[in-house]
Amino acid sequence: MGGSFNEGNSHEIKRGPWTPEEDNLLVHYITCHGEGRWNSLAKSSGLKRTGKSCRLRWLNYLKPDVKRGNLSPHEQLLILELHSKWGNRWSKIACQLPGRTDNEIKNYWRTRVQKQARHLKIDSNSKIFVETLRRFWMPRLFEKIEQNSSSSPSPPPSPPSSPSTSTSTIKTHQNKSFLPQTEQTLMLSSSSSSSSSSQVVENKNPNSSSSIFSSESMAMLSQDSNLKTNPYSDCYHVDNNNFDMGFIHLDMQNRGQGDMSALEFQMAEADWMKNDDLDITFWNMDELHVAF
DNA sequence: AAAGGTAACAACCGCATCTTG
DNA sequence: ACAAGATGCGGTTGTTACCTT
Repeated sequence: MGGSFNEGNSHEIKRGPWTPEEDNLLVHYITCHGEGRWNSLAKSSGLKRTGKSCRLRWLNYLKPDVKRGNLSPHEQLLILELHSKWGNRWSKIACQLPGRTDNEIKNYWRTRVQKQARHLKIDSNSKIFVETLRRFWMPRLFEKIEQNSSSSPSPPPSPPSSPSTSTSTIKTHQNKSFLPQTEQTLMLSSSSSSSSSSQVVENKNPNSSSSIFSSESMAMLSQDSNLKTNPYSDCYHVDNNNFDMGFIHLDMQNRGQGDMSALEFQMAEADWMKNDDLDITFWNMDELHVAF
């Protein structure tokens, strides 16, 4: 089974990138006959491709509802969260992101997320990396979502033009569970858009376990417009006057961390967000020191 | 400007599961 | 119930564009 075609096969199965002509042929065929029966489709359509190749091309690229372009911060946040719950269940995760394919999500994970783990020299499946994501990446994504949703026309008062000259402080709540989230926290009740990043939101349920969100919360998270409060904000405190994604000092000691070792993160000139389109470069590993 | 390195994405492969006759 | 083929999934590799030196 699985994709065995012989070299020198007279059928001359074609591999590699699809040409526009092949795409047109496939789209036209599926438009007329519908998808499915991929092996017979491959033969009937005149494409010199395997059925598997046709299916993959259709599902990952040609299907009309496939969304192209960068993943939004909201989508990135969902991926991080869902992966922490389900692991490498790419297709399951993709089901929660309409228009995104499992392949795309997998690529995102491998090229963006795992990269950070490699740089940290820690296993991307390790607890410590998961916690790192929750403490640093997810809050930043959430903040970005908040910024986007607030749609304020004027730029922030102090642009991060010279990060090295300013200092921001992120402090975790000591003796609290990392993982925040309660449904109340996520119940972004009002329409007030008070998303002050300097505000510290108390964690209502310090014992919440591996997942940040309940299923109800996930449903809410799936609606950008409802995002008013950073559910990760109890992970850290941001001094609004100084926070500029520049110098970041993190003190994570004495956290009562359960099976986690105490961490001390110090990041100077952290390079959290390289640009405004949310192509996040998590942090500059050269400047991140992790001590256990 | 060219070469080398890296990131991002597309596509392939093998295996597991499902479907059908 | 069983076998063969079809489909789906996750891991891996190949290609290309972009960046750095």
